[in-house]
Amino acid sequence: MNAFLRYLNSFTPLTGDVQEAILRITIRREVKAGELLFDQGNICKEFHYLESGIARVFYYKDGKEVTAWFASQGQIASAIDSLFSGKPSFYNIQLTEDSILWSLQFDKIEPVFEQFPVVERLGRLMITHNYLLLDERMKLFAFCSAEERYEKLLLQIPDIAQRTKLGYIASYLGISQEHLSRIRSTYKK
Amino acid sequence: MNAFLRYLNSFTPLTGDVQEAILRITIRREVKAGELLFDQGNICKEFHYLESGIARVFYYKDGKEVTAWFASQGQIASAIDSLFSGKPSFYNIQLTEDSILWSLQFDKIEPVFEQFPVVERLGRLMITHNYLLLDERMKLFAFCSAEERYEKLLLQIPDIAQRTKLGYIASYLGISQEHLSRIRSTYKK
DNA sequence: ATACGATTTTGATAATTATCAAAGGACGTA
DNA sequence: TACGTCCTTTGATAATTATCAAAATCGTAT
Repeated sequence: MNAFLRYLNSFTPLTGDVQEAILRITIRREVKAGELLFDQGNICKEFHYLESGIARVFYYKDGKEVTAWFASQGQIASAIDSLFSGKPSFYNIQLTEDSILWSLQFDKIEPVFEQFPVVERLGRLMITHNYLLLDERMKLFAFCSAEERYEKLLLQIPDIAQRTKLGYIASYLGISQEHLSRIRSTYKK
Repeated sequence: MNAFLRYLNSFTPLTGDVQEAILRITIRREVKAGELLFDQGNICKEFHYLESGIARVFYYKDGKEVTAWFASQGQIASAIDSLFSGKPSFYNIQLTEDSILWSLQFDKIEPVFEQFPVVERLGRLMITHNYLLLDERMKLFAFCSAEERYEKLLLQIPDIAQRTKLGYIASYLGISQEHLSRIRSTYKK
């Protein structure tokens, strides 16, 4: 069983015919570092599961790129706001490493929902999972200083600092690159 | 049809038997201002729909109360993090006005999911809706200054300043009460 | 109307963090 | 090895916002 199906099955057990129906609307892709997976202003119609690699989801604020979040192995690298709402997104998504992803064509999922009610359940559980991730991030901003947020990020992706630029991380944390640099210098004992 | 059923039907049409099944696990309540609906540390097992009134969802940070969000008429006033995860919440919920709410016993919903697949769909769409609300709030923090966030809040609940304390609003915006006070004084032309 | 308690505003100062500029480092290529 | 480019760190200053204290305002009961 491939990584994508293992991911789906971790939410709720799927029978063979359901898995086949899902794979029929899913494409496995190998993508090079630097590739833009999605551009703001478009409607996101693909559900991208990251088998390996790192994606940076970002938007523009006052002409500058601001990282909204990093998706790493085993996570979703889509403009979820648009995917779920059907409205244009203002996120951009770039793969900052060579990555392998499974792209489910979300605009073809409705018949699958209708044929297999268990897929409704799967959808519900997956969105719930992502809701909780977003809530975590919200709490992180509410509760934690930039230092603490940086430490939490390191727990999630320990080698993030080696895998992407400092400026990307700083904007994710909501602080300037210089400030992050200073935090790191005091912080390494 | 009551407000709660209208709310549910706005996501996906429900037949009479589904509505009955849902109402069987739902209680309508009138609650006085000031009442604590939920205490942190517990597992939230009720899905509260606010027919009228305002709820303040808050947590403690360094001994001080911080507002996570305000739920007003037509919204959900539950510790969603716990409701969806089954883990203890660290939110508290207080009704800051006399309110009417519909409390669905979420721990009794599983049989309803099994009997009526459309309820899985309903759940999926409702969570999706709440995901988008949370994403909006995230973007609000990322994009907007305290001033702009205050203005957006006023768009959502125009009379919020009359209906709850300034300190509650300030902590929601992530700024000190004094700072909000100063913003308001420059801002009223 | 008056007084009380709660809430909000104002003032002064301190802490935090951004910004701008320049200096270091790392790394690939000639 | 030397050079160029990109990225990170350091330094100095400015802007933003918090904090603490006191004054003003509001709401309500007397």
